[in-house]
Amino acid sequence: MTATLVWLRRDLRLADQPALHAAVERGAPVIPVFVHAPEEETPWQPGAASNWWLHHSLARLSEALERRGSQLILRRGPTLGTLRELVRDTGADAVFWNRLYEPALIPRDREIKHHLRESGLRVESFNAALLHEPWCIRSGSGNPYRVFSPFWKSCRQAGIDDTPLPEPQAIPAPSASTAGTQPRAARWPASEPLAALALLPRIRWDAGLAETWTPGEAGALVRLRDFLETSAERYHAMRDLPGQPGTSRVSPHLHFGEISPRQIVRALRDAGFDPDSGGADQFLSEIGWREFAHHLLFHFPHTTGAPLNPRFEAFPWRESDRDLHAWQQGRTGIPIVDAGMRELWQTGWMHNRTRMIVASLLTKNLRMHWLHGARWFWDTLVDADLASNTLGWQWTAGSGADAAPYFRVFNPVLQGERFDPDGCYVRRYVPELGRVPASAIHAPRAGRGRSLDPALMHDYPSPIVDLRQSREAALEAFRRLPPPGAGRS
DNA sequence: TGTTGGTTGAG
DNA sequence: TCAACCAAC
Repeated sequence: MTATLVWLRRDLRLADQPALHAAVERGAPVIPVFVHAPEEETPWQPGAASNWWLHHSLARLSEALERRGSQLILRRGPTLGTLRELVRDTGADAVFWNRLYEPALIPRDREIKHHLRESGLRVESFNAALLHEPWCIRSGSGNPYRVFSPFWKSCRQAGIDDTPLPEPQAIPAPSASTAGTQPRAARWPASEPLAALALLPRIRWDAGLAETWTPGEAGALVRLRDFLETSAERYHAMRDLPGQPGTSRVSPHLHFGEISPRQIVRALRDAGFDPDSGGADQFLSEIGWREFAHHLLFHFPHTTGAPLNPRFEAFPWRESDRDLHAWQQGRTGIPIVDAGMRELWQTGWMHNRTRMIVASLLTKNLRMHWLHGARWFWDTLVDADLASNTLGWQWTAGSGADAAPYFRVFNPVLQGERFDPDGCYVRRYVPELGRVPASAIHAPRAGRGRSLDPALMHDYPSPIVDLRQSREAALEAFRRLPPPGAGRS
């Protein structure tokens, strides 16, 4: 036994880290490595906001490892060749990692496992990201679930592990001189500087991200603790109000594995919340949606680009560069939509309520393909996650199989009035409307009540789409879908 | 985790 | 006139 490579991917933490934990337990020197190979995730290479986060998360992890006498080795791919090189350079005889579940990565990782084992290495993979891995949950008929509620019920009946692994007390390093039993053959390999991965944007648009987020394991724990102390109690009531800080905002930390769902469940219990009732139950079920997204992506991997519901294969989507651009820039003339799109652009994140509203406008009122939206979110969200993004967009487009009927069309004016009643969210991100009173802010040109002074919004565009007419057009297109079962191949 | 448009009944 | 409710999309 000479050394263990721990191949890090989206598990950038030290606590509750199964691969790292197993490597440390093994006793041999541990060599943590990150191999940057985005082209291996084609066609869903991480976007610009993801890369920004990754840069900072790697920096924090590297510091944390150094404080424990270890190092983070950075390399550029291709992954298999790089891992082999690292094995050769270090004298490692084992490679451990935590599993990912995406269509492009499952075959890649399987192949890597196969080749490394063929060359005589001990190779093990672990679950670090999910409460239940996708193949562990099956319906009574043996098929994967397609509806959330029974899926989540089944997960809860299967039991939820809330015992995180401890952070290793010490991480044995190749150069360590104290342990007497290990051969001294293992050595540190060379590392690329973080800057060589070129993850930061060349044009510095990332100031808003830096103001909003603290990537890294420590930032994740602060975020979770803050949520538990200030918002968890009233989560059920507050979670739908995009102007209020009522949600946890742990999604990017979860995506990069800076914190695990198991740690979150445990923290809820330790903070005195009964995970079976009240606000904690609602919050836990959002963790459940994340699990469900992974379940669906694993069992239906084609859904990253094609509808889960085959009736939608011939749906008459519109194409309009002008409309897409207006939507992306937050210039649709519909305040709650523009506020959401600008929140996304400025902070790399959007409240879930607004995500549904902007997605409904794009896919229903503008009747544009959900992939246009999915790709924009993919590039701009710091929490961009293939499983969650795919589920979310298919859900709003109506082509997913979950219980939301395709003919549901959000009315963004009503949604704004209901979930941003005082207009503070709109005013925060759409300063042109800063002086419009709450009673008119979600439909400033509708002329309801006394008419507004046009000077109050002269910089703000008129709506690019008539909500009533476009709703009717969308419903008409849905009516023309082939009947259930007709489109199956 | 929807919206609309209809009915009904209280005031 | 409006809230409450329901069915249909």
